[in-house]
Amino acid sequence: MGIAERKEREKQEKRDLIVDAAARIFAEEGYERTSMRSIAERIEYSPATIYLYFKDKDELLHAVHELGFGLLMKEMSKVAAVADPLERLRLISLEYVRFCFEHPQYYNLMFNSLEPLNYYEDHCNWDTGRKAFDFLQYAIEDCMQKGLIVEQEPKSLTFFCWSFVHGMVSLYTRNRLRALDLSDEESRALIFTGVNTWLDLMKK
Amino acid sequence: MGIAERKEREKQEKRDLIVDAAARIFAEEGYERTSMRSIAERIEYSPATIYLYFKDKDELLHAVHELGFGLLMKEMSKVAAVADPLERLRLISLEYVRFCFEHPQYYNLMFNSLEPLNYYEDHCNWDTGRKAFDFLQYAIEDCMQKGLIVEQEPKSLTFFCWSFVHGMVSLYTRNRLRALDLSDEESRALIFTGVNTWLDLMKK
DNA sequence: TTACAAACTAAACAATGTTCAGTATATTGC
DNA sequence: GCAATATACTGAACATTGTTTAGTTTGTAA
Repeated sequence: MGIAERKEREKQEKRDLIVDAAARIFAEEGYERTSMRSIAERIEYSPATIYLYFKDKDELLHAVHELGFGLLMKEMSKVAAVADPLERLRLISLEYVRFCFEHPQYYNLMFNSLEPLNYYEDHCNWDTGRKAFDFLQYAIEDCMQKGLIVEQEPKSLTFFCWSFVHGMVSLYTRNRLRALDLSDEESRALIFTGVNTWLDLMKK
Repeated sequence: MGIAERKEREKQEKRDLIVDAAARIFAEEGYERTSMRSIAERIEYSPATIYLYFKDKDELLHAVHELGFGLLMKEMSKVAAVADPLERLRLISLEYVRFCFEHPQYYNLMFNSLEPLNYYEDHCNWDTGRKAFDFLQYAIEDCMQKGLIVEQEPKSLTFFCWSFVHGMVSLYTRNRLRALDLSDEESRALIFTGVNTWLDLMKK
């Protein structure tokens, strides 16, 4: 029965269409200003239609959030082949920072906003985030095994690395660098400097 | 004319009443769920009345945000007298973390949400945040002068310290520590450990 | 051609931030 | 004391928002 399969495929395609539209508007307007109605209008369907494919706005935003992680992982994977683990760690961090600069809306949805995580109340344990975390942890363990950085419980140290970079870019995207009297370029440069400073501190 | 002054005083008192009610509901329900109507109901006035004292919700939230900074500065000032600058730096960081644990809603309003900063588009340069930053920078400069920590441009290093702690507590309050498979207590303990680890790394 | 299931929508609901015309209330000038 | 005026306040409305429901259209199966 090819007909049922076609229907299934069409259903999936429409789902993708919605997520794609949501992601676009979302990237243009930002999270708060993306309404279900504007998404519906973009795909030329009634708002109610979206609710046939997604339970609520949270679930739709979660799908966009997953898309964002796909993007981030793609960027970060580019440097997976770098042999020197310390250099790899540096490049991963820089890609992470760059991702935040290029897709601030995605970034804040993925790491700062509470909403798309409501999804996980009923489901699993933020697998997507976990995967990105493990990717970082692997690089750090590699550094540690080769005696390039300080000895520490790997998971903890990975969390510290993540926190440091996340802290910098979050303060930046959330406009808290006002406190520093810097231009936008200076702020970005400072963050890149931060990554290097941090790595130097961790070096043995 | 005492009558004009009394009116002025009454006006200020009502303003405070509104901010106080807003802060209370806000601390109970969190930022997103605090509506103008619920605030109005709490003070037993019409919603429209609030708009006689505040231009919009952003301005009201900004007032609450200032209140939060008052709270934070009070906590942090408690350790201002500690002579050893390194120990003082440690205690400041711990108070900062504790503040986030005890008042997560305030914390996110002050450091993560975009809204109350709209106020500064038309006004000055986030003076309140700047003051807290300077307080931290002073402690760091003190450490540096006494040769206790690495040499670095003070403002940059202060930013890095702030970012590190902010990153940890933000990931915590924004529920991203799901990725680590930790209990709440373990998460909090890890963050306190993080502060000490960071200070050790900075030590000469 | 009829019966049925799936896809879709118009319209409504309740809640939100915000505005405005109008009503009390208090103060001032005579 | 009374009229004029300024101030404080509100009810009702507006335009949005996310979401639901009853009902219509469309495509498949008997």
